[in-house]
Amino acid sequence: MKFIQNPNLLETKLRDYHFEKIVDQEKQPPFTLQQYEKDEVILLEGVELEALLFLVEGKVKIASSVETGKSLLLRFVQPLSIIGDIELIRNVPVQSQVQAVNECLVIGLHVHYIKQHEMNNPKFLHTLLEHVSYKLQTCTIASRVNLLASAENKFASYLLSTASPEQTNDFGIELRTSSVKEIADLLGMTYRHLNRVIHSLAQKKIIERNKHSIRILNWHDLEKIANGIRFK
Amino acid sequence: MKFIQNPNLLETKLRDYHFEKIVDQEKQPPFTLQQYEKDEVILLEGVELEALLFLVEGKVKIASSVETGKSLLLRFVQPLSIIGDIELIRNVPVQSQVQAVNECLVIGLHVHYIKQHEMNNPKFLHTLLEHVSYKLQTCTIASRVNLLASAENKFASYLLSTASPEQTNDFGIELRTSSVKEIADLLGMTYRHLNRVIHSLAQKKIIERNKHSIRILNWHDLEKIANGIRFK
DNA sequence: TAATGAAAAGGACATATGTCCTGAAAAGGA
DNA sequence: TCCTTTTCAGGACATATGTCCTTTTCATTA
Repeated sequence: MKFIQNPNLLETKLRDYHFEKIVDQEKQPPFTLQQYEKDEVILLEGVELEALLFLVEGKVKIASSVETGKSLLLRFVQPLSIIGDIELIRNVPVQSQVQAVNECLVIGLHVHYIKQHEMNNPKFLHTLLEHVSYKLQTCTIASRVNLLASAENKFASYLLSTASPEQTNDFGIELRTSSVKEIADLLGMTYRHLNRVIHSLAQKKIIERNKHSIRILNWHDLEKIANGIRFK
Repeated sequence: MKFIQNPNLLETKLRDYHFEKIVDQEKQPPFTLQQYEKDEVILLEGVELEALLFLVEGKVKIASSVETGKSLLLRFVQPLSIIGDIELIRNVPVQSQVQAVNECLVIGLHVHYIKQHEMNNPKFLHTLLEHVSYKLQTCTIASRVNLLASAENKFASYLLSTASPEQTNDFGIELRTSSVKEIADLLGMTYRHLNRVIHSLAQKKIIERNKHSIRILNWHDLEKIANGIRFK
């Protein structure tokens, strides 16, 4: 992680994401601007949260692990996302592993400052509530899906959630191989098994697998297989 | 559902659960007191939320269903719990099915009133935040557990979470049969399979199965099987 | 007490998914 | 270009879990 001393960039981001609707700018909160490189770990499970983080550029994955050593992708988040909200509110150690998917820009604000100056600011509290409850809604849906849906269901649903119809007619979805592994993790299954599922869908002529992409051939059947399940 | 006209009871509950720390009592909010009987549905998935509900007596289960018709117990909640928080904040239809496990008392407060009088009250917002983020934390843990743990893991963990050591040494955990079915649902597996798991643990002398109860014989091994997983 | 029926448990088989390993394909280096 | 190394896809088998149905248990009533 690198702290970036660039007041202009900071100002731009604060303006772009309407921070005036989140915190009390009059008080000149001690924001920091941080840069993380691809794959860098932003927060480690179990540590104490120092600053609330606002993701303003890049993509971050949130994962969670159990004692067995296995770990599970919970979700991807993109700007504007708040990282550390639960920890701030409930005073608990960091709950999930947070890692940059690509280069990321993050605005940090110290927990200490927040507790002193923002915890009675309705605008700030509203923002937190929106974000936390959105996450809860997402998590509830994911939980239900994870438990009740088959691998095929989930993958079909993932494809539908990822692709938009226009793209698909022409080139299919871009899937580097590494991302097949990643999808397997995200959906909580092994790479081997996802491969099986892809193979089976390809045989049914519902998708077509090329070296680096998957093309949806039969949108309609895919929706039937997804069975109404949609990741948000 | 029955509305209960009993100002004294309402007052008592408001006092017991410190509502003065939640809403602005000065304004005399139009609370209603509602009673639900065992198994009565409190909220149906998909309807619009009319009032935010505070559970003050009884036990409620939150379930969620997918289009296949299958449904899944997400969690049980007990007083003081808030029902409808996501829906209030995000203006979405009811996300889960909410059903009384036994006779319940609930204090309702109309969404309309809240939006007019409480959404800028930091105390109220804090309360919501606490509850929502607690749920998110729980949901995250459950999600991880559900996806990564085996049936045996989960059941061991469930036993440990349910029983306290003292009870167990003497009588074991009370499990009416109906509750074995219920646990199976809660853990997202079939009754048949849970039975298999119980049988296997019994054979290993880790638990003992009697007509209406299960006794933990080997606390230590059970913890090894639970593998660090704990439901909150 | 015996007959009857409901509820619970368990057997047999089917399916879904995981693990391990091998052969094929691709990528990189001499 | 050819060889080596890595990466990826897929086969074979193992295990976990679900489905369906039969057997067992237990309570109820004639």
